[in-house]
Amino acid sequence: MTSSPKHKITLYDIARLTGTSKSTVSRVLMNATDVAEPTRQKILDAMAQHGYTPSRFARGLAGGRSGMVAVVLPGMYSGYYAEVLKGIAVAAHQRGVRLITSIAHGPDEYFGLVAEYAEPGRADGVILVSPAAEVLRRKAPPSPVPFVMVSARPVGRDDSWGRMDTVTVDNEGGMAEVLDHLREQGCRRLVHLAGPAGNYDAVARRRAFDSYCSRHGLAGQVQSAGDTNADAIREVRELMRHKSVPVDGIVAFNDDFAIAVVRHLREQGVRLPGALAVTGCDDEHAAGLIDLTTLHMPMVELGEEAARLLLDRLDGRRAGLSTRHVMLNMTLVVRASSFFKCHIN
Amino acid sequence: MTSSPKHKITLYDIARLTGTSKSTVSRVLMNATDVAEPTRQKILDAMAQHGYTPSRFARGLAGGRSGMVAVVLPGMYSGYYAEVLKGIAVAAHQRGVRLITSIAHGPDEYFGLVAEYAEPGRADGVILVSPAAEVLRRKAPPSPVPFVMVSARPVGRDDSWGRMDTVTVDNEGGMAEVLDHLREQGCRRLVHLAGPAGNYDAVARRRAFDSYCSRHGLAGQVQSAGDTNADAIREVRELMRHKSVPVDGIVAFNDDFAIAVVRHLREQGVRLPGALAVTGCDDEHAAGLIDLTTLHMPMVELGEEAARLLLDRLDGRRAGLSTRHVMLNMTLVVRASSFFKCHIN
DNA sequence: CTGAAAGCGCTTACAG
DNA sequence: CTGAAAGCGCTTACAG
Repeated sequence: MTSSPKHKITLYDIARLTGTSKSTVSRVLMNATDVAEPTRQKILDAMAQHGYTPSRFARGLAGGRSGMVAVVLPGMYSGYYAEVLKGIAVAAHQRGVRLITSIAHGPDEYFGLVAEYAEPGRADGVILVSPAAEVLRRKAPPSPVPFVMVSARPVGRDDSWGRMDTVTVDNEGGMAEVLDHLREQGCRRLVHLAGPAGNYDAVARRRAFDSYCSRHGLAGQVQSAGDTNADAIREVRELMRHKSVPVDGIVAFNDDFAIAVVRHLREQGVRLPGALAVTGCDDEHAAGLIDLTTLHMPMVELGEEAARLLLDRLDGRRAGLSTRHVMLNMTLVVRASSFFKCHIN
Repeated sequence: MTSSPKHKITLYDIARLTGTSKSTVSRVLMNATDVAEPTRQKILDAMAQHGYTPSRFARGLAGGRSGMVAVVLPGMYSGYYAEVLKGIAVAAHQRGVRLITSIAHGPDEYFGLVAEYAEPGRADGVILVSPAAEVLRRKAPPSPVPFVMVSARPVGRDDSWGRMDTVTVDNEGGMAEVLDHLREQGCRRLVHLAGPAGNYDAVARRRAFDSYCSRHGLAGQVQSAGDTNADAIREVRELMRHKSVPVDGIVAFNDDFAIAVVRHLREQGVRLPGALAVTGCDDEHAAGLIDLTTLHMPMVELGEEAARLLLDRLDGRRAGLSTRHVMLNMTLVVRASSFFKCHIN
């Protein structure tokens, strides 16, 4: 039964209440092993009884762990970031860790936030979600706290960001699944509607598309779609207009692009599905609604895994261990949009 | 030009560097007025030059403002919460305030988080997003920090939660817009697929539906849809099966329900749009994709407004001011789904 | 208008 | 195994 104290109850109160000292109470808080079992129990009981929760600020200031992890996001559009954040939040919460969440507007602000949290005494660790290439081009601020990167990986080898754990998705394998599927459907003239050049996944998928096509002797063309759906539509319009030999498959960087393309083509009177195949990536809610064939992106798992990597390191379970790079699979979800009339099976 | 200091540069360093004292530096940090202008400038310059950012932990501990605001969310599904959070983040960031974001799983955890942040020294203020009725039924923990509530309002008058600022949406007006529209379409036998009983907006919309129908002599029936889309579909199935006189309009609590209904009816061979009208609420991305008539919910604005209310209070601009209740309008977005064949215009 | 001192609630060597 | 003391980086009366 938690009594509701008028005034904040502190570590010192617990010490007084149990006839011990601040040092000892702090030790059981820190899970130190060198505390006599009866003493520990007495203190634990008192803490529970009075609903004591240590001040994260004080712990942070004193040099211990604040129990706070910073998360930097490059925006909050397209469900994707919300889901990743959710994964991080779930995993962190399970371990009693709170999140300092920042949404950056543009690479400069993103980098500024990274620099802020890199300083000692701001957070126990930092999770960087989808940092743009512009961010990773700059020199990483030296930092005493561990960083984990989600959906991105520094390019260079001896790069300043190189020591971070990363969690990414197998873009190569995912793209291969998509293209295998389209080939089975009979598609031969493919276009990849590529995502923003600063986006890690976009670059990886583009490269994967190219290499797959040349490996399999496919006529694969890459079209940069720009940053917005409107850009994507414009590109597709150009594409369809100037083609002598018709394109029979469009592989979009993500679901948003794919959906924009499908809607546009239908408005133009193109029969879909059937006239050509369209695929997306992410498997957002909307993808199911319009029967879009897409690669399922494990968004929540990306977040969970990132939090796990960071917290394991913080807990000392992996203190001195080498850098980890976790890669998650994407799985193909076949729906109607990838149906192609020239199906030869 | 920001030099990159090896070791964290502190307030004391700035004092030494400028030949002043910690007190004075602190004063300019706190925007105190009683600092000589030349002194202030000198200190400001030094801070800028060395890229000094005060420790939020230390400030919080010392009794000043930590520059951190806690946000409690009841989950992270359906874009809605992500958008509200985005609004909060944008407004907070503009004022240099960081967010401690927590996602609660269930009312108990939600309440636990509220209690945690209600204690002194955890955050400068707290924003409660959509607290469920189960949460508001309990006694609010007394707290020295200001709270703001989004998308909910305590029921009782002298209620323990009653002193909080709130930001809500005009459910009454929104529902009236929807129903006016449906009546114009010729709909007469309406069903409201109501949301969870613990949800403030759901309860408000249900009440608004009832009162509108009785006010206009409409045959309006309320059907509790449960918490999930599957529940909603089940209810609709029951509804359609046992109706002697056919329903000609379904007013869903939100877009998710509405979309589930539309899909289900189409699978059952019901001609939509045309056979009956369906409307949603929220105006999520998906609503546009399936041409759903819906009420546009100003999600980002809800968040922005909440942050503004809280920060204004913190800045002392509205220190002793009375509690504020801000209500935002929802606007009707007419699309194809509300088309009804018996259109009599 | 400015500085010296105490204190916020913790952790961390240092003794014992 | 335990306690006294110093210190983390700030703010806030209190003097001057």
